[in-house]
Amino acid sequence: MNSEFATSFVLGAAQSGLREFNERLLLTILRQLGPLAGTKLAAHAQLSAQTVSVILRKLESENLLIRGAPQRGKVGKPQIPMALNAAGALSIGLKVGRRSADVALMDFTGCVRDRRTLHYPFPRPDEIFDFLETAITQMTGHLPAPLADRICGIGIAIPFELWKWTDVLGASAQDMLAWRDLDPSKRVAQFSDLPVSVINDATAACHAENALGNPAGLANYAYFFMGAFIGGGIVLDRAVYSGHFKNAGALGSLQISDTRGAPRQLLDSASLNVLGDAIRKAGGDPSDLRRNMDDWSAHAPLVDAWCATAAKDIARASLSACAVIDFEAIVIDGAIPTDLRSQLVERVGHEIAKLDGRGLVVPKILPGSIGADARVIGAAHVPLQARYFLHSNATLAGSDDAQT
Amino acid sequence: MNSEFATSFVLGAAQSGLREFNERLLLTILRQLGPLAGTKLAAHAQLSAQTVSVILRKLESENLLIRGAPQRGKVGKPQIPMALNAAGALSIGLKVGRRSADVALMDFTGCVRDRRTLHYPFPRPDEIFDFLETAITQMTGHLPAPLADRICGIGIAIPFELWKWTDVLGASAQDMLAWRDLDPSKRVAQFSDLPVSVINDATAACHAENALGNPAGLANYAYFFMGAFIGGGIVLDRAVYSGHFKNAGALGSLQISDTRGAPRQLLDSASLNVLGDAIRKAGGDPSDLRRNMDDWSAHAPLVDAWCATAAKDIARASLSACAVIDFEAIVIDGAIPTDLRSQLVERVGHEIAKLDGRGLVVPKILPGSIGADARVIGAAHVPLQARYFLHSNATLAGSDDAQT
DNA sequence: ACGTCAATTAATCAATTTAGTTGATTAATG
DNA sequence: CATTAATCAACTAAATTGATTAATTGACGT
Repeated sequence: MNSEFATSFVLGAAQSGLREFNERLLLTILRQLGPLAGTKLAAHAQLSAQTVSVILRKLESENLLIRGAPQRGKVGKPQIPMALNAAGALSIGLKVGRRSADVALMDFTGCVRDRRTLHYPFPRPDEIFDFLETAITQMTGHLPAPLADRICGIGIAIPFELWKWTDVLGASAQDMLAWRDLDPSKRVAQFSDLPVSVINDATAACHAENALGNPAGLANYAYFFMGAFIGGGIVLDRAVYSGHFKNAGALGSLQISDTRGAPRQLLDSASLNVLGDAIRKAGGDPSDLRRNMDDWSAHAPLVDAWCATAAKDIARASLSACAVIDFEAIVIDGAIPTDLRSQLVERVGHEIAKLDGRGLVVPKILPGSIGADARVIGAAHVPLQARYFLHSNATLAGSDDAQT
Repeated sequence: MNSEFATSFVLGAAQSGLREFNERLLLTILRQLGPLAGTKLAAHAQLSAQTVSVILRKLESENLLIRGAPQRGKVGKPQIPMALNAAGALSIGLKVGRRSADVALMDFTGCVRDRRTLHYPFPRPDEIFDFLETAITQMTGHLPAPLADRICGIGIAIPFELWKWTDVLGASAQDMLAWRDLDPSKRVAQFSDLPVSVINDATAACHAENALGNPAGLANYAYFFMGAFIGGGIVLDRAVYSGHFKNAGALGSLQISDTRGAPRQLLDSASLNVLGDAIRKAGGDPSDLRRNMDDWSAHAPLVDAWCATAAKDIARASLSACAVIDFEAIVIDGAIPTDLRSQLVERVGHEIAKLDGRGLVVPKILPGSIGADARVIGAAHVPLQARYFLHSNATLAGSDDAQT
């Protein structure tokens, strides 16, 4: 009973927690708004200038922040903007896909410093974790010593229940069951002491969008990522919401209907996998899609037809999502060419306008800003987020937003 | 820019806010777990016994808590359980329905002390607010003076965009437009200085379930309330989530399909309104449903047929909801007889098991525990919640649940 | 059977620590 | 010299820890 509260209410708003909370708050504001002087930070955080000054000196001494050039030009003492120090911390991300795996090394500002890719016909745990091990060794080997000690964790993005999709992958059920019995954290512990975060692949992409993209500054949105299967993530109050079972934002499983009214899941009609099948059926090679991420015009008519039905179904799914949570916007990204992404966004916008929006606030439809690599990038960012930034932006008491 | 953060990040985790937060925390734990001694509270809240003691004495001096009888029987000094003091605070709730309005006076423990009902063919603002005014005067008139000063607000539960449903109500569009141009807070200010909270009616019912019901102790669930139109609410991390536009949980607008595959909203098939139409078409009187809330067996075959299709559609809608947020459970309540509610719950459970749950954690289906009056009760509870209890249960830094 | 005392647990007192705020001071600029 | 930023110094809010007091039960001795 006690521990039930320890994970739900959790709070003992103790004092040490207060300082850490405020440190994370300042780092989070800096990540979102860019370099900012103490005075401005104090205003945003609603803290006194003195408190901010003390925290800033501490974070600077920990090498998490660096001071920028004094801003001359205005009357008065020049501001000294403080910025996240790229070398303040590093992290590793691994994306496990159905045809390839990616590893990335990320710095504290969210830039990818180094990366490796492994291709395969279907994913096998040993091959992938050996690849991860050697990639980490190579990527961190030639780092200066102080940097190498600042790696704060490994984020792993992997499809939910990967072993259930044997038919699609053309792998044997036997091979895939290895994934079900695998605990990635334990497997990584065989060669690294770094803390491991395992996360759904589309949710990882959503993390990337939310922490490093989101140019519109949205606070609440649903995020679709178009991969071999379409998936998603949820952002509530500026934080990615992972859910009670860590399976929130399973948008590919939203119920839609086929033309005969039979129930169907979104991923059965709006996944890249479906486009691949169409190309194969027409005698083409679906692996073209992976090889050439810039231009799919070789398969133009099929891509176009797929885009039309996908847009229609994503629009219906989006409206359903907005009935559950009144999202400001729907953000769509994926492992697809940017012009196709634009086209998909536009078409979803048209389709959603045709639907019955009674009782709903119809959301804006916007493109993602990260692109095809969002999943690795998000995976790499998760350990940084967990260690240095705010998890949730729920308001504390004492604020003026009494729940009316 | 500043104010953007002031409502989203809000935090300046300042010190005075810290104390208020911990006070609300203890009150919230007491509401959920019942009377508890200081030591136990300290363990649940993860605060020191001394801190809890100080806060408890303060809340006691404010008459929000009363000490129970010392618990003898165990070795050691007997515990003194502290309980919410029913007379610590009062609040008023108003539910505006399509055929009737209810007003309730609630005490600090959530008990309804007094109530009034007004019936009408269709709702008119002046009639309803006059009714509210006289009801408040009557109900508070014979209260002892100290109690009368402890009323902390008025909660108003009202359907979303009521004025758009003229056809269903048989009211003129003219009459209903009065609702669009009305600001309930300003209207109430004409006769009362109490703070006013306006909230969607089904969301109000969800508040009641979450604060005063929820015997299973669920932390995350979607809530359906079966009224003239079916509506809903969302509970995340033990708090009702109202959403960016205060329209989260608009579950009646979830997309389903009719038998021909054409898109439809859940409220078009699973509302009481639909059952009423069927009864009228068969020559019966739909107002029987409102008059006799215990037994609808007079219309048995129609009720049964309606329940079957409603169950099927609610099941589909529930699964869609779980694709957005991985709810532990779906809770169903409504202005219907309890045996029909049980039957509906059971049928939804059967239907959802037949559906395609790939990629989802299929939720439990459970009945609500408040019943037909959940909307007024929730409306009355909202001001108490806003003033004395925790709004959100997001964890603070310093806890051990780092987001992995 | 009954009184006494030790063990136990709860609540509070007193002292300390953490971390915030306010107001004064210093620094750098147009 | 007015202005603005950053920091120093003093103060305050609110938590923590360790000691103390209070109210029991249960064991032991007479």
